[in-house]
Amino acid sequence: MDSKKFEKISKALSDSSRIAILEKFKKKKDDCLYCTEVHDFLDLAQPSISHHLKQLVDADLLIPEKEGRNLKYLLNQSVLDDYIKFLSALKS
Amino acid sequence: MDSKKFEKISKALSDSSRIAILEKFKKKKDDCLYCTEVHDFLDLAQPSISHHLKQLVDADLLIPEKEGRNLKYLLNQSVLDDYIKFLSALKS
DNA sequence: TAGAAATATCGAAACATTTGAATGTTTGAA
DNA sequence: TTCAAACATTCAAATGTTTCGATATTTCTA
Repeated sequence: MDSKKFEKISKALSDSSRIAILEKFKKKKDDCLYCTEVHDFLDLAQPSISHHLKQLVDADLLIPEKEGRNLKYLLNQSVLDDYIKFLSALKS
Repeated sequence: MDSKKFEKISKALSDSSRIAILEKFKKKKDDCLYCTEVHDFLDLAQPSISHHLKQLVDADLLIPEKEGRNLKYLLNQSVLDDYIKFLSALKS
């Protein structure tokens, strides 16, 4: 991961609504989240939620999957790992 | 680390100048960086550099230490570790 | 195929961040 | 004790982000 990518992911992680979305994955047995579910816990208008999910997808933190009219998201574990590796390298 | 703290650190990490500052620590034998050194590799006016360093200190990523007229910074390894722990917890 | 549900896009308002010129403060050196 | 060096603060311009109403698109269902 280069520093430009790291910057983009950091930006995606620097908003409370987007952090709340990512944290939802922890609380779920299955590791997928539906767009509709996000409306249930985020008190934001639909275009705002769409915007935040797009930021996370553009940063490769979420992988979108169409299911008819619905959108399902998977957490991209490997990008998280790469991001953590970049951080660890800062320490050495 | 709570999510508010995580958000603040992510914001501090989401700027190319600040990432460049943090990356400088890697390239140094000793693990401290002087404010003056930052002027040498960042093409920014002095107040901008002061602003970026303040962001990193406010996020607890850097620990400032006065040395006469100069300012020395240490990388806060334990905050980086806590930040990484928060990220790892997202994966589970 | 008409209508409704789920999501995306556009455009504008509100707000936050970045940047640097001007200026202030602190401290070491002459 | 003056002067210069190092850093901080203030303020304003430029730019970027967040938010939502309005509207468009896609797809399911009756």
